[in-house]
Amino acid sequence: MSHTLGSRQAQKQKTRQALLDAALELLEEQSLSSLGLREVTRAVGVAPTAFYRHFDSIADLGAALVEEAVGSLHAVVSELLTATWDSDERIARTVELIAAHVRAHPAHVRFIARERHGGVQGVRDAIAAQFGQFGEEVREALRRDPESVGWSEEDLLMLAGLYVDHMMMAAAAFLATPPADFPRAARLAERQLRLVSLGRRHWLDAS
Amino acid sequence: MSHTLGSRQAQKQKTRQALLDAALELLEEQSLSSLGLREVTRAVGVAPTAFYRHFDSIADLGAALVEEAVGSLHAVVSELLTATWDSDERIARTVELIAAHVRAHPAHVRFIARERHGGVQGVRDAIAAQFGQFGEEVREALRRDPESVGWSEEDLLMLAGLYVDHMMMAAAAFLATPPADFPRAARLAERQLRLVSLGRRHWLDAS
DNA sequence: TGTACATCAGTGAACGCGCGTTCACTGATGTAC
DNA sequence: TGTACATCAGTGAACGCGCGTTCACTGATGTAC
Repeated sequence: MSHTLGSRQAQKQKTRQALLDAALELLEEQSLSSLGLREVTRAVGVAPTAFYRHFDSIADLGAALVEEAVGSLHAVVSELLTATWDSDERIARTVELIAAHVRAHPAHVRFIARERHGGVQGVRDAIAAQFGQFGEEVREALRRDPESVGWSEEDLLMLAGLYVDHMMMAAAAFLATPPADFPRAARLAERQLRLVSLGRRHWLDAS
Repeated sequence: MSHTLGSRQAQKQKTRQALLDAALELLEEQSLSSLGLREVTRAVGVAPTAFYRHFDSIADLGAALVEEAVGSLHAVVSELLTATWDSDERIARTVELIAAHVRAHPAHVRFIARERHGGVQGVRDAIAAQFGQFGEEVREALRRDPESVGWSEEDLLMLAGLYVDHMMMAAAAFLATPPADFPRAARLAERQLRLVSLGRRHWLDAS
């Protein structure tokens, strides 16, 4: 018990995380633009003024939440990119991973889905930037795929965007689906993904 | 100036519409769950209490906004269904109509995009129900298309959902795009739609 | 057409309440010697 | 190791403010005769 980074800093981090967690939970039934500072501190059990030791404002906390929620989503994207595209088993695996992520972090998914088009400009922008990043990562992965020979950079990004958007839509669909109906929702998402992959396979024939 | 439906009722309608219009405008920079009753009445220039002559609550007003915004979107869907699918000119026309709708009614599009996953349960449900309706209408239209011979009802609905979701995504993309960049956004949406149509054309080969 | 009464959209005062933010503070943790 | 001082995460009182909702009201519009 000596050099573990200072117990003061550690405690501060803990409080900060508690604020983020409480906010995320409160956001399950409201939007960031209506979330109150006192509401968050009350849920954590600290004085309202303690909030200012960690964030400038609710919008600032929102930015931190974007980082956290997008981060957990990024892990999924990365895993998808190591072994995805095309074959039906791979598509099934993709949808499975998305469903698992929604089960594991529903609040993260809800936050992103809600605030992507939500009422706080800065948060919208931050999410859009991260999604743009996702798109470029997916393009990178697509580019390395043998099936992508002959594709222009622009078209690769177009397809990447389609995949990213579809991933988010599938995640949002799972979110609104009772767990018992996950198989049906998965079946639907798989078919849509399969149709997109078919379009991909015939893209160059049609150009 | 006699039988025009009573000037009292007409005036009431006018105030009601003014409340809806003001709310929609205020919602351009916030979410429904943070919209205040006094804020809306202040924008219209009536006493806060007048609000209750028209709506039970902000959520109730939200439900009315869903009807209005989805209604204007429905007009676009209907027009698309009279002459859509497949050929590149038709796809271009589709994207053009979406862009025109975003230009004409940005607040409607923003409201739907924002509240579709927003913080007010009842409003989310109402939008989901209307989108389900859109999906079925699109399936009806697809079913009548010669290219759909051999498609199962389930797959037709799957494809319809893909089209509806893509329409909404394209609309949201236009919303976040400065008018000067509309051509670029349109080009992207067209290509994505074309890729989906290609997948559609080869769907049965792959089953 | 004129009069007496009913309806009801919109008013304005009042209420209790929770909000975000300020400020000077406390007391445990960290640091210098 | 022990002592004296600095830092700073979290406190708690206080503030002014705008909120949603209630209530009894006003006066123009509508209706009955």
